[in-house]
Amino acid sequence: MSTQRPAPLVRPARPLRQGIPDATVARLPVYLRALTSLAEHGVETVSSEELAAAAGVGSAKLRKDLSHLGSYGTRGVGYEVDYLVYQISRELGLTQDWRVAIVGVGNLGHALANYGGFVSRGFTIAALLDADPAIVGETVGGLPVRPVAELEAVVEAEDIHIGVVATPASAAQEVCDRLVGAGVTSVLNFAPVVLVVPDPVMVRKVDLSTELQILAFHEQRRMATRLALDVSSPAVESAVSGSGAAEVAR
Amino acid sequence: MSTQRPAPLVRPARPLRQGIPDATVARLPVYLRALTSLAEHGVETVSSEELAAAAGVGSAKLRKDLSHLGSYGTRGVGYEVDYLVYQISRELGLTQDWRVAIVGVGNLGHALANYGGFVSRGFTIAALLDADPAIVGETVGGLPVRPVAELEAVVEAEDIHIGVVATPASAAQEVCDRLVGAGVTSVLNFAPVVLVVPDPVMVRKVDLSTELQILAFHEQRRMATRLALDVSSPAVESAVSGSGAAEVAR
DNA sequence: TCAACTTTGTGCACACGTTCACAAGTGCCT
DNA sequence: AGGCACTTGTGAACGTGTGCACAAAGTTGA
Repeated sequence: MSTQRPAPLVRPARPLRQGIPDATVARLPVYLRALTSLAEHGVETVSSEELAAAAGVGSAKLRKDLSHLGSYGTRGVGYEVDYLVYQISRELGLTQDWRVAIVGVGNLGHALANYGGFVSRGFTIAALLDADPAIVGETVGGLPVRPVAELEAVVEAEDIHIGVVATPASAAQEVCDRLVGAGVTSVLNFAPVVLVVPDPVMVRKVDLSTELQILAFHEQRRMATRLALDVSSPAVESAVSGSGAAEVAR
Repeated sequence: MSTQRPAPLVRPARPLRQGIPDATVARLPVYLRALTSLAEHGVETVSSEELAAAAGVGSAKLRKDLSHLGSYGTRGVGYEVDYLVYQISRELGLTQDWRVAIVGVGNLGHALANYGGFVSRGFTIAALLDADPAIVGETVGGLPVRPVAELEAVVEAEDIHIGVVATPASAAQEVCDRLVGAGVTSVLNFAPVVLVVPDPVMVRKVDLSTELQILAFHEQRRMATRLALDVSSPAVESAVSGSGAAEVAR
């Protein structure tokens, strides 16, 4: 009861996060791709309205995002495409080359290794690793598959910055632990598990199953709505089995 | 200053968005997976603390998320695993089967088609389509690859709900347009382009390149910070920019 | 030079999402 | 029965993200 008042925080001591908002960072690659495409078509200058349309966002949001990088536009004109490409690339750290290791060369790892051109400039696939002796030694996408036992040595020798986990779910956490142990601080996870990592390490997840489930949710809602409308016209019949019944059941 | 008070909105006429917040929907698949895993290990009951840890989120967030579905927990005890699995599955629409068509059976489409088991219950890959005559006719993952010319007929005949675009970027928009034209309202896009679709259609994107770039951004910032600290050790130099140092110091 | 027009960059208000803290239940033990 | 330990569900504060609307700044044309 008489717990001490938690102090209204007169001075939040907020050091003013000087960085770029996460939501903005997540959109920069989209802008970059749209800009690259424009550049290939010979476009030299683009307005926020046009670029926003190409990127599928609102123009105000685009301008605010870009304003976090600096004032790289010209009022009354727009943005110079090449210059903006450079600035975003620099901000994302694409002016240096990041060396990537793919662990797990099954169906998915195979596809990733061969995707070469799709991984745009800035990334080099430097090593492939797998636990299956039947695959080790093969050449995939121009690289030899090495045994996962050599993981630590490979990370060291090849100066790996980013690890891609494309193993079965059962092996993912162990592989991740070893990557982190070897000094990797960025991991891209394709395995359907939640990887646990120490604090400074960053993990991002790509997951087909999750995406499909989110689509299913919205698809279901759309169907339920349509059904409800259809049903509401003719007979009574409380046939609304979907979410409608759920509400009641609760 | 004499600007009229913008009216405190006594009655915001807020229709009370009856749905589940998007952020919550995006996490439900994660909870579902964690729960399934627990169930397989024979766990019957789980507290919000434990489940949150398994899903990699805070326990308060988890409880708030679950509270949007209803009151399915028991105070003092926790959640019954099986029951919660069922409730989340139902909410996500996984109690019915969604029929998926994959367009583009290159490296990636190949991998997706063979992923069979990984696409958990609720989804059936019902058709494969490709434009390359060299691939059409082959059997991949137990399904024949059909010519993309038959797309509309296949969507109709196989009752496709969800389209997966795994084509090269150049073909993606056209394929997407045709899927939508054939009545598909949910699209999962693996091609590195922003797909433009009419309003009721939902598109989600899975993009390795974007994810790598986001990782690179954070990796770069980490390196820059570390470098700044290295430099700052000899001289006094108040280079330590507040929050940056805090991150590291932690 | 000046006015009309275009487009950026941003202040502001609002909506959304996250976290804290605790009242309201539930089960267990005496 | 009653007290104790535990856990959910949620009100409220806080922080982040979005969109409007407009001043500032630039260009074009006369």
